[in-house]
Amino acid sequence: MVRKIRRTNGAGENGEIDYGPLPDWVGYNLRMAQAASFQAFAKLAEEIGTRPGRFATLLLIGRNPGISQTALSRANGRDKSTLTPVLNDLARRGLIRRERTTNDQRAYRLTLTPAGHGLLRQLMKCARRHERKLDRIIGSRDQAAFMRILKRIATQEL
Amino acid sequence: MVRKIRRTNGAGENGEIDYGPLPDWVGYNLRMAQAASFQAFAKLAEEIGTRPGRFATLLLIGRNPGISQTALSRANGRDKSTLTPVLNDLARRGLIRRERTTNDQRAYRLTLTPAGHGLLRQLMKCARRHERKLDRIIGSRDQAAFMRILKRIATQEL
DNA sequence: TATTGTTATACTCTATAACTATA
DNA sequence: TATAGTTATAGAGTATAACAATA
Repeated sequence: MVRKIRRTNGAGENGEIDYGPLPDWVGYNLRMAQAASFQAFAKLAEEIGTRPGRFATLLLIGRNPGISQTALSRANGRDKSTLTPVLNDLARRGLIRRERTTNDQRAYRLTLTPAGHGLLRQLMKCARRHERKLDRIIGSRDQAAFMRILKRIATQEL
Repeated sequence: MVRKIRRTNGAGENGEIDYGPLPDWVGYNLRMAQAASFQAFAKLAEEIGTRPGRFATLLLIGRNPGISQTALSRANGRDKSTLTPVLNDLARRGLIRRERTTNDQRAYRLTLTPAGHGLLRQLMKCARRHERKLDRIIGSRDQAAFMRILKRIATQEL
């Protein structure tokens, strides 16, 4: 029996890469889907001069006016030290206000300026546009079940 | 009518944070679910002295022995320059071999050493354990549909 | 000229620890 | 002592551009 001899030295020179079991794994596909969704939203955010990371910060301040930096950092699950440069940037760009609280001179009350509310409104529009795209891909029939599973994965003890 | 006056200066001091529409958005829950899944897998990988990022690299080399660095970087969607320090580390730890190809003296043939195969086997065990946990959360009834949606989101034009 | 891999460099996101000023 | 916020620093992970060796 004659066998074809490979003339090449390595695999994957023409795109015939073997991905093994990766495409069958939930974890892998979850990662790929999240990356695609995030990138698409980042592109929308970039069109209005922002980044996805700023969105959560502005939204949380907008929804919780007077929130402190420590509470805000807990709310989006990051260390308080990571917030300092972000808030400096947002304040420099006139999007948020930082006032000392009267009853605790160590803490700040964070609020949105009118410009901050404006940018947040634009970001909300982006988010809704993005959601509509996702909804179309998922399909209204499976939407609720899909969301429920995502929430379970996010909260369950893994 | 008497109203209770807030004695505090800001919101969110006792955990009553308003997350607004975030919990209703697919994009947000996708992000949270991915983060939880990734962290859980990272913890398993750490137990055997590795990181999730190394897994894809080892798997792709194991499945495609002789692959070049350029082909490998394309296969996991990163620039070739990001691969250099990773491969240096894997080679230093005796997990991969880099040999010059005979027909192109610029390129390397990447292969796993026995130790590399060993670590990959352990990582595969971690991955399967992780998948079982995810499968249990998702439920066998919805598994296929969930996966199909993830794949659509990952590949669709967003 | 084009390609393989390396280097230099930089930027984002994140964390820990030490610090200050208040409490 | 404890807490709110800042600073210094570090480490992943990523990218671009320029480069040497080879094609």
